[in-house]
Amino acid sequence: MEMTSTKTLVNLLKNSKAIRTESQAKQLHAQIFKTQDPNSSSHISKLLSIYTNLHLLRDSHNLFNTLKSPAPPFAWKSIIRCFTDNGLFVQSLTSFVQMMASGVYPDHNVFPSVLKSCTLLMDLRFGESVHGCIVRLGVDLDLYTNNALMNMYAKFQSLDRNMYDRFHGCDVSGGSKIYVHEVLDKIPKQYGNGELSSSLAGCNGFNVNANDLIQKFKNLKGKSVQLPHSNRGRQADDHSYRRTSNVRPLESDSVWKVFEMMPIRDLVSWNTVIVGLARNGLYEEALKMVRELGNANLKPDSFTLSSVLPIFADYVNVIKGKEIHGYAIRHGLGTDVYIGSSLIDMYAKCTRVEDSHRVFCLLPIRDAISWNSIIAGCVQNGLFDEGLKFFRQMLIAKIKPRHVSFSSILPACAHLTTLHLGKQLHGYIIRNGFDDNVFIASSLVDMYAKCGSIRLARHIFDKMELHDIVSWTAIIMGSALHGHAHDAISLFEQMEKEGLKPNSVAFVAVLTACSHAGLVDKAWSYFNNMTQDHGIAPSLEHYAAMADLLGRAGKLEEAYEFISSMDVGPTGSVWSTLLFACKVHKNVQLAEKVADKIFMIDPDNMGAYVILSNIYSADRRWKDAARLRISMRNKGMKKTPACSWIEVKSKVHAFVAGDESHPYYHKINGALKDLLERMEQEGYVPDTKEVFHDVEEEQKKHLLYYHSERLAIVFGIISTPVGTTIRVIKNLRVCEDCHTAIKFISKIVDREIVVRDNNRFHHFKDGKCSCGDYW
DNA sequence: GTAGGGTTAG
Repeated sequence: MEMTSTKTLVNLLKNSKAIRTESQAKQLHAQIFKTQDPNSSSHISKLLSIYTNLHLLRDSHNLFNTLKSPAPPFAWKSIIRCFTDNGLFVQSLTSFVQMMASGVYPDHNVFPSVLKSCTLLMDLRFGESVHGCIVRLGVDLDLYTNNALMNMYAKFQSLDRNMYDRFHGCDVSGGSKIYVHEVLDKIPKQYGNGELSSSLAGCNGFNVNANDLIQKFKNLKGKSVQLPHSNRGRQADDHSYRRTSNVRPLESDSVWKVFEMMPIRDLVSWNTVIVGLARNGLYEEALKMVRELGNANLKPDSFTLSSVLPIFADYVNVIKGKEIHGYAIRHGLGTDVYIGSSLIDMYAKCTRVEDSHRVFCLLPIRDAISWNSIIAGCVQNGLFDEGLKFFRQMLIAKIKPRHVSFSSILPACAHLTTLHLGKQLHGYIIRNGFDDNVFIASSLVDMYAKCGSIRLARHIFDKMELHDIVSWTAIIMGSALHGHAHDAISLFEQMEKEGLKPNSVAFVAVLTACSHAGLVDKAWSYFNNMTQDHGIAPSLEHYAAMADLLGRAGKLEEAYEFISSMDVGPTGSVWSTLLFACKVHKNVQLAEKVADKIFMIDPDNMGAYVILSNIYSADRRWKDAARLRISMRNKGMKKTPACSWIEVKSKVHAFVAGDESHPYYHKINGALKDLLERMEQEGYVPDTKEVFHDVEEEQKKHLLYYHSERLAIVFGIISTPVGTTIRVIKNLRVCEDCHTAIKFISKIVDREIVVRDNNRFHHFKDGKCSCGDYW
């Protein structure tokens, strides 16, 4: 900027929009300093508004501090807005109080910012005081102020979860954390305890309890306060939610009261009400408002549509969702980022991931949320590899993952049992300070448990400051999967003692625990407690867990009666658990009866054919077994081959029975033979009763020795350092002989061997298995 | 002054 005349300078100051960059603003600042009175309040105020418009927080703050007391009203309003815009809500409110204390009345320019700060700090008391102030000062006709008020009341309706997350790491702002202790240190001394309220005593029309505010700062001291997040998607029947839920009908009324009193309403007003309704599950009311928009001569915009789409995601109504999609396209909003991520999410929740994918590909701009929507969409639909692929692509596209990305992607690691990837993600989570987020911590607990490390899962669980129903359920289920039934039960009891009401999923977890330990009576008492005391209708999962438990415990007839009396029609898979129990307990007669039930409900249930045929074989009824296998072949069904895999040096090695294709096959074979010799010396006798082929005894043994899990384990032994834990995953259940063999192996090579079959974990150590041979 | 994405379940 060249040497500028006083007149030009003043004009520039007046027309602050002309200053577009930081360097222009700084040059102007310098010129004023050189040529004008550097202490002129009016110049500084105008310059301040230029700085705040450019979102220059530090410069604005410094400039504000150069103002002589009392600061002019205009300067106060600029700095308050600046604090709010930069996420410094406590500072914003502090300045607001200070402004009032210095005798400056707030007006319609400052209330929207102040209300926004109250909203994001979740301070209803303060917000209500501000509302009182608005009414008394007659600002209650202002459109912007009223919109901000409605927004505040709408957000306070879904207070519970937000309050929780406020202290437990939730960040939707992309990292704008406020460290309150930093703020507190900056509050001028004269506004210390007590003095503030007396200095406020003279303020007309404003009634805030300043001591409350000071106390609040003290309570928050040292804590990192983060922005609240949406409460959407919570299931109405989620009992834990109801327990802590603090939905305030009064706030809902307040939204309406404000809306009805408004002399003029614009699209923002309508959108605010619509979002408020949708966020609180009042879907029909929200949609009614959308339909009424037309009567007010308004048209839905991207805000409206992206708020309405989640409704159809929750309703799983893809037809309605598509109508909105069509509307968006017709009105030129088809590629809006916000609508885009809502569409991706809506299609995914309606199990139409291909459509999500299409929307994603057509988006010209993709932000962290669009990426996360497609990642979560894949994972929720069981496309774990796809989800991981998108996650990697996101990193390549230089989009920094956010906290939500991790709670979306970790379940994929959990389902794929890829411990090394899970650990890498955990490292990233710690480095970025996301590890105090409840969602992420719960996902980590689940991931570690499912990847075989119940110890790490428990460690993370114990380190969590506060547990919600999901984290409890994750650790209970994890303990159950690892056969630690008593841990699972005591955790469940501890959870109840802490006042958390178990929901339907938590009962699935505790029943699973009972099932793995054969605790029949305990399970019945939980089942009855659930239906009678908690009023939770048993779902298929509960029935399946009970049926499994009874069957395993040998109470076959009881299981049969139980399944037959189910409220929900039993599925093939529920009957299958009993069929498997019939195999274990060698009840051929009941097995046939159960198999008939399965074939009636689910004629293509391959598992049932296989089990029944094995039951026949074990009973030496080779012809019946053959008959079933032929009918399977005629139906075009193929038995799933048993497969085991192991991660070595971040690489997955998969084996099928008798597999000779692995590059180290000869080494594996040699080691296997050596091992077998030592096992036999220790007393291992192969048990061929589970070899369901009508072949010679020697050949049966040979078939056993090359079961996939043994190949994987031996490969693990020869390719990892002495003492390393071996973790093997198998797609089917471990056979009895392998179970015995692995016990011997664990003792001989002195290693912990963790095997996850399709049902649970087995930890083999010192010749014993954690399942106590009950599985 | 208004908007989109997340964790547990055979």
